[in-house]
Amino acid sequence: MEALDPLDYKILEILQVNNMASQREIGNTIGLSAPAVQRRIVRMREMGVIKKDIAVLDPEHLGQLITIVVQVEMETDKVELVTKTKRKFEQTPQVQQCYYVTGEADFILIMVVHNMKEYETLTHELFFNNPGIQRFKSSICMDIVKSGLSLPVPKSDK
Amino acid sequence: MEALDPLDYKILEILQVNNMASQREIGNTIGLSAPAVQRRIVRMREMGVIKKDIAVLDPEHLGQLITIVVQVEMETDKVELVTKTKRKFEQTPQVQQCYYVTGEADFILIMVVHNMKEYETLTHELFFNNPGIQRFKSSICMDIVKSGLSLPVPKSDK
DNA sequence: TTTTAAAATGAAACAAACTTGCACAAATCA
DNA sequence: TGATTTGTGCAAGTTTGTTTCATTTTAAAA
Repeated sequence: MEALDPLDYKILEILQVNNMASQREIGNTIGLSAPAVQRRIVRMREMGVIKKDIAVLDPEHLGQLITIVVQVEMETDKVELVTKTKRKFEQTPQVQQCYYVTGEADFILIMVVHNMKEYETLTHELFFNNPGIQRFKSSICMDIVKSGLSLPVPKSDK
Repeated sequence: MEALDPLDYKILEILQVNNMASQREIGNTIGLSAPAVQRRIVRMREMGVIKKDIAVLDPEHLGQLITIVVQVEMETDKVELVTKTKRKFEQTPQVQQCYYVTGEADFILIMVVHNMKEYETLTHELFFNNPGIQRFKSSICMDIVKSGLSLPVPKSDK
């Protein structure tokens, strides 16, 4: 399947900020007809460039949610244990994001819970019950300064 | 303005995963007509419960992107300096997310760059040039195990 | 350079989704 | 009980998304 061209990148830049923009609207912006825009979007969805389309909710409106950043250290000796741990994190709804990283910690987790009791229960389920995990450090989030999943799209300046 | 009811929560649960679901489709799922669904969605947008609607892109398809988790320590003495720093982080496109947290580090940043040269330049701009910042630790991401912005929506089981 | 085939485009027709107006039903409150 | 507010479904109207098809562009081959 083909690569992306500058027009595709322009479309991605728009959709990444607002995927409710109409095809005609996008077309006018980048100088293309609505059907042309639509075909490119369909193709990028099939390719997997566009993974999903979601509504972003405001935590403030969903009760008192607590965001916690967790640094997890584990014995990275056993590959299988790491894989299994990844899967466990993936499947846990309260784990919003999970990064496998270099450095002191092996995992960085962004977790969202309703209260500390829920978090305590989760730490048992995720960390204490996992023999591979040596240590974890929790940082309570006081302010979500910036939130998003925007990626830098290659320059589309011809 | 009114609070949210179980039907609203059900709508949010759906849109949070796929905001391209049609009103009719949502209506069938939760037992409501399309217009009813539409009015609820409009209201939740106005309320700010739904902050934005975005397409999520796959980093794999956008060149070799590098994700870095950064822990930043700063003198939190001066409130004004913290505020200014927050604003700086917000405005930097490569900063995908920024959390102001308790614990050793004061900020946790999720950054995405095209290469290490770009990152190095950014560290100067963001950290070395900021007199309030004492230390920062970078962890290179080897695997994005889980990515998303989903929030736990209050149980809608009557 | 010319020729040819593949790919992408725009206009128009079409289908589907969203939006609005309106009458009705349920819940709230006096 | 009666009045008001709120929310609903239906139907009509409007805007979007989708498909078709002839044409243009692109790129490769001759």
